[in-house]
Amino acid sequence: MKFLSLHVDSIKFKPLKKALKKIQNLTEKQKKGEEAKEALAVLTAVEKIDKNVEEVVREFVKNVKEIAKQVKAKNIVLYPYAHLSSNLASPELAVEILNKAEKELRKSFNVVHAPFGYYKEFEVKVKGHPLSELSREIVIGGEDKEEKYDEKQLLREISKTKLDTSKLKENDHRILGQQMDLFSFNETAPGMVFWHNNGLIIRNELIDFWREVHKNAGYKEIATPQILDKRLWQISGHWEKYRENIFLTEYEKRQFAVKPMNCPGGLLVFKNKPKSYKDFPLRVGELGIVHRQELSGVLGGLFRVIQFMQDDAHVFCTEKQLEIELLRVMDLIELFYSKFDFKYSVELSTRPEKRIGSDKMWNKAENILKKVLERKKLKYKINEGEGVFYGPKIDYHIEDSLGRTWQCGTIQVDFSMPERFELEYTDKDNKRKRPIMIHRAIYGSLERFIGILLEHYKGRLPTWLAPIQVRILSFTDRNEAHAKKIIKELEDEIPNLRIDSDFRQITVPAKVKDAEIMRIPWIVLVGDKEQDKNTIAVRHEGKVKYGVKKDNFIKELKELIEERI
RNA sequence: GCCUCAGUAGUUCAGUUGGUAGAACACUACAUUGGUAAUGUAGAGGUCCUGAGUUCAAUCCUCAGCUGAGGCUCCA
Repeated sequence: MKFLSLHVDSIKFKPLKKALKKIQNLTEKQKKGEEAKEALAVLTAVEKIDKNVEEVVREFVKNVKEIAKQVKAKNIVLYPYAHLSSNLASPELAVEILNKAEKELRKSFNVVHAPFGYYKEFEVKVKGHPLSELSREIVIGGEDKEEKYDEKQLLREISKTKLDTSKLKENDHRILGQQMDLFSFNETAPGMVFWHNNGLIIRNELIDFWREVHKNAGYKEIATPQILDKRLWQISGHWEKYRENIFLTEYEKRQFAVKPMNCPGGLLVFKNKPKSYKDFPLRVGELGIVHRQELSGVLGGLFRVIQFMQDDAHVFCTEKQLEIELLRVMDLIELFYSKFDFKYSVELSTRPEKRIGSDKMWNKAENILKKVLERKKLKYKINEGEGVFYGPKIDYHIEDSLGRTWQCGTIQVDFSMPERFELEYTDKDNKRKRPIMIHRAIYGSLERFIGILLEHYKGRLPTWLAPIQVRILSFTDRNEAHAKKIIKELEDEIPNLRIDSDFRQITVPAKVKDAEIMRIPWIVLVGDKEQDKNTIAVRHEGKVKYGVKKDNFIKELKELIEERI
């Protein structure tokens, strides 16, 4: 529940029109409107989370009494004011809470209760003293009395997510994800991915590749906690500018935020030890899982989720090093995107309304980003006002199967976080100086990137990324033993090869069909002819080659798997 | 969150002008030993998303909610 209390000389209101259908009609007296003088006007908004009616009423009454006592008010005006919240409770709940609070407050005050569910005009004259205007929020945690489900009912409600495929293309990643058994979603965790074994293999391969490239590019890697004390987010400015996206939790009466970004954790690692100019540029990566509360209507497959893994990294450097470091990050992004033949567009997002830091800082940061874009000779679009609250950014956008573009890579210049966290290093002249920070991500989110990847390749991933790289089919039961021998040989020759088999007693075309739906890049058939000649039949990208020598196949496969590096 | 649409078997879908449901594929069993996107027969599978209301009766009608899809807005 949120409320705003105003200590007023007078308040006057009049209901004009019903705002809600199912609301009681007014009495003649109420229709005329009312006026109160020397009162504490309490503008209220009951929210969805206020399900624990008694607790909410008790807290609210306690707060109002406390304020009234401080300002010595004897009259109270309860004034429903929905605009305080974007997450309102049902009218029934709101009316219940307000009526109960009114009853309670009547014991010690004169109470005027403005009608609920009407558009009202009102006039106030507020006293100017320090306590005359206060806003408060009441959050009741703990058990939810209404949510007393028996287990059977709960089980009934948990259905898995049914996809409406009417508008989707054949190569939509959500359809591919089902066919290739990569991931799923469930109502119990909207916007959060259940990774199946096959999907996790892709994610892990991308992570391995990322680690290798970053190690070579001079990056360190860290991991920071999932939940951190609310006060940290107040320092970083997230509490002020990003609060509606943050999940909250608590531990022994302390409020914690589930991290929506990795940077504050990274800053704490930086501060853990004194830094010298010799440590710079300091490049620190973190494959961090973040949670963000997003408007439910924007969620969609892997492209927009609530929980995701960012391939985050922060580069701490001096002002002199900034330009070259930005260029190096851009090189790295190009390396990754060309690896997957991605076409991308680049956009520059400038200062938003909700921001921290001075205009001087923003000018500096925006100018340097423009400069590197021009040095790289990249064509770019400018998005005015779309930067992050702590700095401007360069975004890399990639297209999906429906022609929509999604932001993946991002580079952000930040002068403000180092300031807020008082980051320092000792320079050559033995003076303490403030570093500059670059935030950057290349995949952006592993989830989104995998979605794009699947659509880009229509499920036919390069061999090194494919969850199942080779499937061996037997022609008849006669060939099963020989096929098993071949599997063993391949596994011995190629370590970590992802190979499986299909020895079912069904026709070859049926087995081929199943393997093709799984988008397995290499389908190998072993029949009587192959067994006699000690060869194999290989199907790749829909084309079949008969009489292939095993050694040649192994050689080709090895090369494709090594493509990763 | 807002607007529009959707939710029936593991999957893709049909169906009931209100009388608790069907196919194909997948699964299991049996037969079959096959040459590169679907071998045959049989069996098993469902609180028709959840809750409330209307009704003698609701999967179907009404209302509320949950989830998904497209768009808006917001973002990686």
